[in-house]
Amino acid sequence: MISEDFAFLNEKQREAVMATEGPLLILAGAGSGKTTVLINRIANLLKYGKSSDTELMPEDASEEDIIIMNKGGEEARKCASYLPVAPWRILAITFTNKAADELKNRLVSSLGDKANDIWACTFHSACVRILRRDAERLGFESSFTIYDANDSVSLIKQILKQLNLDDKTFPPKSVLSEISRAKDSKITAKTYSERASIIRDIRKIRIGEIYTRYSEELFRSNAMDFDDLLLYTVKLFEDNPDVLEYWQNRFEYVLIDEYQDTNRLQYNFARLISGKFNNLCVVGDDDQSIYKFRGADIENILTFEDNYSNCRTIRLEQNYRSTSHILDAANNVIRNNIGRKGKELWTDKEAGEPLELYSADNENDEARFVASTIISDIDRGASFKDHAVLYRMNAQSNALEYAFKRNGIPYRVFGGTKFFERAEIKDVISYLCVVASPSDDLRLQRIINVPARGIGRSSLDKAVKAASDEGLTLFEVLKNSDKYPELSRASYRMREFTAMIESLRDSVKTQRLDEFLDTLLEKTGYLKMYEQSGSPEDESRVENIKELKSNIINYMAEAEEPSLPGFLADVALYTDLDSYNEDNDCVVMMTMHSAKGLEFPTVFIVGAEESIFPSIRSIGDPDEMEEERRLCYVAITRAKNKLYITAAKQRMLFGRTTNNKISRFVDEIPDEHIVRKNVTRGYSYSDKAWDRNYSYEPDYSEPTSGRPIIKTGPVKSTYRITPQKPQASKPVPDFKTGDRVKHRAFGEGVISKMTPMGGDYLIEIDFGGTVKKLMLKAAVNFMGKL
DNA sequence: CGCACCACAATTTTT
DNA sequence: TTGTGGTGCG
Repeated sequence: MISEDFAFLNEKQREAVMATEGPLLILAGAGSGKTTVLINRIANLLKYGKSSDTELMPEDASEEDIIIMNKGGEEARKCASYLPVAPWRILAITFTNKAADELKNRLVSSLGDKANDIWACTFHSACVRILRRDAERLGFESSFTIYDANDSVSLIKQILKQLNLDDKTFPPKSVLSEISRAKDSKITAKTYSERASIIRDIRKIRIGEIYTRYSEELFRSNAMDFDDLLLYTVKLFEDNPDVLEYWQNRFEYVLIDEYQDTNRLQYNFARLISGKFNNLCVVGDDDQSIYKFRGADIENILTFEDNYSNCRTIRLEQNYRSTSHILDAANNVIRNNIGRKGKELWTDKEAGEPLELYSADNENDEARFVASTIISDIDRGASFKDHAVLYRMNAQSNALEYAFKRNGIPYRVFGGTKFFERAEIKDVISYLCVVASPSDDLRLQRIINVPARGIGRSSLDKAVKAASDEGLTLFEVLKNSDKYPELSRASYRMREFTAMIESLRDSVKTQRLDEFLDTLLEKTGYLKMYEQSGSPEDESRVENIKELKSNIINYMAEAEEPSLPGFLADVALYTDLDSYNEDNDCVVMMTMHSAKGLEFPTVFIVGAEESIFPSIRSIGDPDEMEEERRLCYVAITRAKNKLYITAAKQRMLFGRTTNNKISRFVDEIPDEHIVRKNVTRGYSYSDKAWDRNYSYEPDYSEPTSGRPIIKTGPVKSTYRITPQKPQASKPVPDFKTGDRVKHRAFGEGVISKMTPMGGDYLIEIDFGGTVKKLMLKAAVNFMGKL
C-alpha cells in the first residue's frame, strides 16, 4: 500500500497527499502541517504517479503486468504504479521567495537532486519565466525590466507633472491602486477610459489618462510592474493558444499555496495553466486571509468548490504548534466571523498556560512589561529569539525599541525600510539597470545626478520632454544632447555621462559580475561619495553596498548562467523577509501581517486596543472587521507556548494622547483561557519604582542561576537604523558610582561609571567581569540597590 | 544647482 | 511624534 509510505502523517494529511487527481481544496488551519503535506504530495507524485488516486489500470501495462496485478501482493503494487511524474511536470506556487526557497530546499533534501527540476516558485517568478520565453508576442523584448512599487510611484508622479495634475487630488499611491484594481479585473487603460467617459466621472477620466500614459511609458521603457507580470502572462495565454497549450501540456500537476491570498489574475493564471489536466491543488486557510487591501480576494477560496464542481475538499484541523489554551482562544475569536468555511483547530498537546492580558498605563509601561517579561524568561533559560512582539502598525515599534535598547535586549525589527528599498541600494541597482537596459528612462533619471554631475532637474526635464516629443529614449537624447539647443548648457556633462555608461556596457561584457560591480562603483564615483564623509549613516550605506555585492556573489553561485539582466530580475522579485535569519538570538519585532507563517514559543500581541487593533479604519465596516479578526487569529496562532496580550490605558500616537478601550477581540476570549492582570499601578521614577512597578509579579526577586550569557551592546540591525532619541526630561533616579545593584537579568553588580547623557545617565555596571552599558532611567525598572 | 527649512500626513504590503 | 517631500533661498 502506498499509504504505508505516509504512515507518519495523520489521516487527513495522508488523504491530501494521496488525492492527486482532479481539483482539490485543502483547508489547512494554522500549524496543521501544511508544508509537510505539500512536500509529501509531491513525493507521492514523483514516486507513484497517480497510483494512489486511481483504480484504472495503467495504459501501458503489458498483459504480463495484468496477470501479476490480478494476483495481488507487493509485486502487483509495483506493477500497478503508474509511471512516476517527471519532476519538471510539477508546478508549485507560493507567494514569497522565502516560502518557495524553503519548499525547494525541503524537496531537494527529501527527494534528492531530481527535485531541482520542479518549478517551485512565486506567481511572479513563474510569470517572469513564462514571459521571458514569449515576451515578443506582446511586443516586449524578452529582456524586459521589472518596476517595483517605488518605481511605479515615481513614474506616476512624473506623469502627473506632465499632465499638469495635482498630486493632492490624485495621490500617486491611490491612483496606482486604482490602476492595479483595474488590471486585476483585466480592464485595459482604453476600456477604463471609455467606461469613465460613459459615466462622466471626471476623476476616473483623469485616472484613465494617467493609466494610459502609465502603460505607454512602461511599454516604451520595455518594463513591467508587478501586476503586469501576471496580467501579461494571462493575456499571453489568452491570445496565443499555442503558448497556453505548451504550458498546459508541460504542467500536469499544479499546486498553489496560500490560496486565500490570491487575487483574480492569479486565479485566472491558475485556472488557465492547469486547464488541460485539471490537477489543481490549492492549499489555504480562509481564516488567514489578511491581504484584502492588496487585492487578495477571499472569494477565491470560498468559492473554489463552486468553480470546480468535481472538487474534493479536505480539512486539516489538527494543530501541531500551540497549546490548547492558545488554540481555544483563537477558535473563540474567529468563531465570530460569518464569511468563513468553518474550521475548529484542535490539538492533543497539553493545555499549557492560559494567555495573559496586561493592561498597561501607557505605551512605555507596555514596553517595559514586555521587556521585563522577556528578561525573566531569559532568567529561566529561554533565548531572545524565542520571543516575538507583534503589533498592528509599524509606528508602534518605537516605544518597544526604546525599552529593548536601553536594557540591552537584542532585537530585530522587520518591515520599515527594507534592504532593497534603501536609497543606496536602489541607486546601485538603478545604475545596473541603466547599464543593462538602454531604455530604462526612469532609473536613468534617478542616478544621472548621483553623485552630483551638474545635471539638474531643469536640464533633465528638458531632455525628458525632448525624448517624449521625438519618441526616443532619454539616453539617446542625452547622448546627442549637442544637437538640442535647449540642452546646450548641460550638454557636455550629459555626453560625459553617456560615455561613461557606454564604457560600462563594454566592461560588463568582459568582466565577472562582482568585478563589474566594483568597476561601476568606482567609475561612477558612487562609492566615493559615501566613503569620504565618515558619518555613521554613510558608513552603514557602504556596508549595505557590500551586502549587495555578497548578494551578487550568491547569485553567481546559484544561477545556471549568471548575467546582469538575470541578476536584476532576481533582485526585483526579492524582498527583505526572504532574508529573515533565525540564527541570530534576537527578539523579533514585526507587524501581525508580516508574522504570518512564522511561529514563536512566546508571543506578545501589543496594542490590543479599540481603534488600534481593530484599526480605527475598520470600525463600522463589517467586512473590514472580519479581516481584522482574521488578523487577530493569525497573530494568536503564531504562539506555541505562551501568549501575552497587552493594551495601554493611555497611548501617545502621532503626537496625540488617546484613551482606548481594550480590544473587542480580547473580550471574545473566554475567561478560562486568559488571565486578566488589570493591576492599576502607580507610575513613578523614584528609586523604588522598580518595587512598585513590578510587584504584580511576585516571583521576580528569586535569583536564578544558570542564566545564559547575554551579548552586550545592541545588535546590529541591517534592517533599520534606529536613531538615538533624546531622553525626556524626567527626574534622574538616585544612583551613583560604586553602588551595588541587582539587575533582574544580569544579577548583582557594581556601578563602575556614570556618564551624563541627554538628561539621563549612561551607566556601566560590572556584573562580575561582564560590563553592561545601560541607560539609567530605563534600567532602574529592572534593578534595585542592594 | 544644492541645501535648509517647514508643512503635512501617518494602517497593514508576500511581489 | 516622526519622517518625508516640496519650496524657496543662497
